[in-house]
Amino acid sequence: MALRPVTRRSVSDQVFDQLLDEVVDGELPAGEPLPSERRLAEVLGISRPAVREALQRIAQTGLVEVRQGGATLVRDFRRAAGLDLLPRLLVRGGRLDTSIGRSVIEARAEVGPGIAALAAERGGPALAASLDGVTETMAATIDPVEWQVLALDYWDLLVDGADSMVFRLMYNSLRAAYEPALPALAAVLADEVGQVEPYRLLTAAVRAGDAATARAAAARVLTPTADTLLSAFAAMGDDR
Amino acid sequence: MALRPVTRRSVSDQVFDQLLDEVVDGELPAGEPLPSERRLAEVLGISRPAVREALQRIAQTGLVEVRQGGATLVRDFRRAAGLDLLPRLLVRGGRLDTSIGRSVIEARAEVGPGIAALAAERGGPALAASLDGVTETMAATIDPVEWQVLALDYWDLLVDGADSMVFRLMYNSLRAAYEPALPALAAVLADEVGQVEPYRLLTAAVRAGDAATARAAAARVLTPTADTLLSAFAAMGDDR
DNA sequence: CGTCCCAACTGGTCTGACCACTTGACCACA
DNA sequence: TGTGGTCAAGTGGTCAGACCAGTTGGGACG
Repeated sequence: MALRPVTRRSVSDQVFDQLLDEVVDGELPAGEPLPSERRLAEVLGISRPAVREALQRIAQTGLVEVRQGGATLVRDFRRAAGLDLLPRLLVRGGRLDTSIGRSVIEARAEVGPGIAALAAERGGPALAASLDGVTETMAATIDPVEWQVLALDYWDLLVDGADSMVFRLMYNSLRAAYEPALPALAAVLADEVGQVEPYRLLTAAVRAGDAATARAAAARVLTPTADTLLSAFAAMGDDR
Repeated sequence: MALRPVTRRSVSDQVFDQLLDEVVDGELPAGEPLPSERRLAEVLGISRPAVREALQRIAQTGLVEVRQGGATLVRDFRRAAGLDLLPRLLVRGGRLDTSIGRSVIEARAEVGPGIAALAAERGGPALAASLDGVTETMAATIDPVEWQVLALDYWDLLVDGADSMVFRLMYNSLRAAYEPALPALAAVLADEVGQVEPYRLLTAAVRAGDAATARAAAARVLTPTADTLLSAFAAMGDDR
């Protein structure tokens, strides 16, 4: 029998999730005041410190604004939230939001080549050698999930090579959104497993320090996945 | 006389900032355990709930990992943190980190044209009309700071037009990093005030729905600023 | 030598109290 | 009429001390 690790979620975790969902779903409209901490504690049947911890975390993400003496106000997350919110938006209530998914793919297609270009300028042969290592492993992989993990590792190295903190943090945020859905996505992308040639071309461009070629090669690495996923999203959207 | 609003920072705010700085500065190396909550409370002379609120917020940003029963561990923020951390990294201890600043400029140059292209595809004449409004105001502006604010407003509209949640959140994060430094940057960029023509060309491309032209026009809007800032950063770096 | 168990940590939660601040209503005074 | 002062009620901020729940490591026991 397939046992899975039990997940014990703390009280404040659960409150955090509930509040976040309500804000994101618009059940708590922007500008609206939240119930007071005491009231929330009473309604939820928990203590005030637990409520406060959840609220502080919500405030940390920019979804609410708490002011001493006044009420805690809901903010418009579209304007106030940062990229860290992405994982929560991408999969909501166990379902993948295809319009968010589409924008992830678009952003990936836009940002990826730029990262590759910077990596080609700055990474040099040392980076290319590391990339070779991952590529070789990919060539020997037939499991779709493992393939996706290796692809992420490849990009991880590339991002390191780009030597840009902003792209590194962007990558972290995108990866955090991507990973929970990885098993599901891997199934859709099973046909790509074994297509190492685009990666090899990209690595070659990095080794040569040729930014323009790397940019084009990165686009060729990303395009098949993007096309597959976009059409899959479109099919899912039609279901409704 | 120029009065400014007094800033009262809560105890947990201060603890949050202290811990965050220590992690980012590497004084608390990744993998290292944090002192226990009780110990922190004792050392800092505050109560445990205050410490906990700060720790929960730190954990929310991915900088530490807290486990019941075990110690709270510091994580490598380069791998665990998301783009929301950027403002904290860009200006640290009141000083602007030029290497982070450089990567912000690079990312902007990379992402901006992509946003413009999407906006051209999806925004249409309605978006162009809004953009015109901002551009007209810019043409009548001579104050450098106000100019920068309007430039941000222009991009804000463009991001809306791109109709992409990922780019929206990226923009929010970048803007959050950008805005605190805006007055200082505005002084460096004073020469650009009044250069509305690139914006007009970009708006025209959006109105025409011409993605390729919009992409190029966006690059032309961004390049002068990027060059100016990068050389300013280089000069600052030389000071050391 | 391996196994088990327990004590001493850790974080998680609760209670109830008090402080600091904001808000709005009310009132006195110009 | 409006200006400022006062006050009570409600909000978030902080504290203390206690107990629950999970982890860890070492020592007793087989």
